[in-house]
Amino acid sequence: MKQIINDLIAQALRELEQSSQIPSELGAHIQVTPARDPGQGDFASNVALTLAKAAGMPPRALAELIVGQISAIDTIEKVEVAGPGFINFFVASATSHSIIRDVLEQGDDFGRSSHGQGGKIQVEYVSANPTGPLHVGHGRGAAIGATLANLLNFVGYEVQQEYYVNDAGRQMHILGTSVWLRYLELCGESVTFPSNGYQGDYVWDIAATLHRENDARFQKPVAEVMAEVSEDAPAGDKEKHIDDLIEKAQTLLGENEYRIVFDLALVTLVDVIRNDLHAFGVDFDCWFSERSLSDDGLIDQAIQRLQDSGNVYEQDGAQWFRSTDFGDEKDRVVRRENGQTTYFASDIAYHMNKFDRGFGRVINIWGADHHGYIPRVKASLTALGYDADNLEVELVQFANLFENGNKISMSTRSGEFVTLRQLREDVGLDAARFFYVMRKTEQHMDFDLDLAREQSNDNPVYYLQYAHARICSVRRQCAEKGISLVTGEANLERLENTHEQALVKQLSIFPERVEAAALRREPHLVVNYLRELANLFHSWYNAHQFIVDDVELRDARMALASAISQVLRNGLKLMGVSAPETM
RNA sequence: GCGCUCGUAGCUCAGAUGGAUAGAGUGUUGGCCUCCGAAGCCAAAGGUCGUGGGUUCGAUUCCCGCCGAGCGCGCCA
Repeated sequence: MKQIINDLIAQALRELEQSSQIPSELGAHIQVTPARDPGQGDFASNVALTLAKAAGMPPRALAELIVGQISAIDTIEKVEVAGPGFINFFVASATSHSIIRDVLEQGDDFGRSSHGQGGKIQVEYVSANPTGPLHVGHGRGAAIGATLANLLNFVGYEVQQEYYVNDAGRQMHILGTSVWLRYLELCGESVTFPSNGYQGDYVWDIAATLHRENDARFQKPVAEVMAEVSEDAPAGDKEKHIDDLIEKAQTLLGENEYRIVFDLALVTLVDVIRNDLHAFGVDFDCWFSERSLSDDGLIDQAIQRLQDSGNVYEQDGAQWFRSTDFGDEKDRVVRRENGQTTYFASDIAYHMNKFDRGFGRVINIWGADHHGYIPRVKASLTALGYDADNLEVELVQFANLFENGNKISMSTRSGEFVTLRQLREDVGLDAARFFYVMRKTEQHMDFDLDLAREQSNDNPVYYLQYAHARICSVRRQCAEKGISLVTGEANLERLENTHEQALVKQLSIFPERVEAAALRREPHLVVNYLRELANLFHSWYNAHQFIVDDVELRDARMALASAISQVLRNGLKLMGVSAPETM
């Protein structure tokens, strides 16, 4: 419809130009938007305002001229000039009502489009270090990533969802060593746990498994473990202390034995995370191991490629990538003085590999604290000869967590956090998923645990679900009363009150709103849309009866109601929220 | 200090590419169930869109300064 109106205006402008009533070559960018108010018709265009200056005449006069030139078609009932020079289009009701039949016929596929034309797109999200269970801080990225993936799939992309497992690096060694130390305690050794170790109860659990399955196999006397280890905080340096302990674990246990402890911790936690996410309605297609990058030689390969293109130099014994040549604020080390590659080097290899796997577009969903990291990753892609614009990074702001009016801080290290699992068990899957996606991703957000816990009408997700349940309920009523509905052939012309017209219009814009949400990477647009739809429905419901004696009217209204419930279902499904038939 | 993301109703937030009278929810105050589910509806009140300039027919939106908030500026990951 939008396109038809667009064409009508373009045609009118062409004719005006040909008859020299307006200057030619105005290069009009025609804009047609859904009208905001029923009094302003269904669609509006501001062409007259944008062209007024170039055409050298008042906006209203130009608008009148355009309207006079627009050819009459039967899908448009009326065209008029309003305000400072807007052109408002009124769509014939028969045309707009046909959307109801479209919804009912297309069912779960209503709103789908082929916009993406099957292009391969990857969404990488969550990717939290497997050093502990996911906490509520990770939930927002999980919910947004999953919804975005659903949306992209819905508009015709082939989407792959990926979790980057940081299974190499210092944090994981700290975890492995933490587990080992707890294990030593279970063996009867008396260990002073490092202040910088992972203190959560799950570390005990993993240590217990290790002990149960291996008895004293990994046991070493504490005196030996602590020998020559530098002092812990507060008197000493806690970072140095933990690093010494890691080294001790590796030398005392030997490469192979240490690896067994390390891998048990890793595998257990990745499993925990996978299960938590699954219960949260989030399932990844690929769990990509950071360690596999070095195992497969991809890191060396990436550095070599940068070297070959002359973008690497040596200084202070380290190898630096000259990222400043590609817009970064300073050059970055890729290989340390001690010969080890940096995390950044892994990330270069990882992103190189993403594009080598054939994704035309790659979306990373990162916490906002990583924003400073973007320029260097893009710089590396450019240096390697990829188009860095095909990497999109969506930054998700942190959710501030409040409980009893106080902000709670979370730390995986100290073991003080509310897990994602706890949140879901507290507030339910639907409310949790909905809450996270409700707000624009780059918006800072306050997450009030008490409010989210309240299973009351305060929680906006129920508003949508209630609308759906109500419609299901009316259908049940019909069935109980032995009323058979013929919604498919209903005479939709009977839908004439303002509530019904507004609802029809709202239904018709679902496809474009979903597409906008997907293309703009803004899942919250779906929430806003559904809220508007539910609001219109509830108002209609309160103002009119559906089950009336007039069969024709009843069928028409039930057809509309069914279409509404279908769209609610489709929208909620995109967000991973259920559409219950009863509540 | 430099950079990124922000600042809209008492509170939590929408307002893409500049457009008509800046909108929801929540909270407050009043109404609405002999009738399909009141987890709902209707109405009222509530705003110098942080602030000061600029760009133009028109700025919450674009540009600059200032104030305020969060985050980032490692041979950590």
